[in-house]
Amino acid sequence: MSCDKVLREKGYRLTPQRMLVSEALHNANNHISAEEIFEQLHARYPYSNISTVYRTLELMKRLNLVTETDFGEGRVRYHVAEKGHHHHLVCRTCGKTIDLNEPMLNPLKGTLLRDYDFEADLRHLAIPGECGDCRKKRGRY
Amino acid sequence: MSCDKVLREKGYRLTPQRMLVSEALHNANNHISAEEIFEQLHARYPYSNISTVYRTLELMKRLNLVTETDFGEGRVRYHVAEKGHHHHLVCRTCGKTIDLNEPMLNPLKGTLLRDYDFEADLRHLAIPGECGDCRKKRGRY
DNA sequence: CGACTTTCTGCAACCTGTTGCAATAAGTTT
DNA sequence: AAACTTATTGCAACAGGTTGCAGAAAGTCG
Repeated sequence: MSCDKVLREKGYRLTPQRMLVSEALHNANNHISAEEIFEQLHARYPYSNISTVYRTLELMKRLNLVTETDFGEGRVRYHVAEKGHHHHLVCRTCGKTIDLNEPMLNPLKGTLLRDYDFEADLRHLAIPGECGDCRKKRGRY
Repeated sequence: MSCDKVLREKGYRLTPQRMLVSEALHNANNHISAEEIFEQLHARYPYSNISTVYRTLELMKRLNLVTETDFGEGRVRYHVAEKGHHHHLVCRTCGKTIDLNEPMLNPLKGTLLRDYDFEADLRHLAIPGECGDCRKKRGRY
């Protein structure tokens, strides 16, 4: 659990709440929502509050420990950064997601850095669009 | 104002509320927020409600009449699709945005369509990351 | 035009996420 | 270990956006 170590090294306090948020993130094998993290935290720490979860997640995002992905389902999902980067193609019509392996976006990343001096955070992107199946059955929508 | 025409053609009703939303979008020379659209609507139609604005915007998004962009400022901004497509590089640290011209993402779009049969909606993307200036003064964060 | 059907709106309630503030707990110093 | 400083938390209030529902308005047909 290197998240905890990074927090300490950077001078942040390793509170029980933060440890439990970090634990929930690491134990989840897929992308986890703030609500789900809070359920786990609250089970062991009844007086905790969901705003702590959000604040911890924001901190961990800043430190590049977790990535945040919007699958367009009305809530955002989190994932431990070191567990590997991948991207998602999210179909606007049927909601299906297609996984995309990491190096796919490397050319773009390189161009942005060279031409714009901008280090794009493309570690965990959700690209909206429409899948092949839905493109065929387009009607009114 | 071809938005109105498209709505009618697709069988949607062209209500005064929708016309005013469309008008506000067209008159704005930059990206406009739902709240700003509502202010204009409400000024002429006092009994209107902001949920109508959101519903109209969602409809227009589905019909590819407007694009929605998240600049990371806690609220999303809208833009008439036909007014041209461009992208934004948004610095996570200082909030500065750099405009990116359209064809920049064409190679990516092509690859996704060929290899994944996915038609990516890259008409108005906000790419998070960090600009050159901020990368230099990195400290604790 | 009047009755009918269907879409659309306003309202209120709700959901996810954020923020200000006072109280608490971590880490530090002596 | 006690006192001290500062980060962090819980709470309550807030903000942007969404949704269910009943009533209102559009468009349609005789």
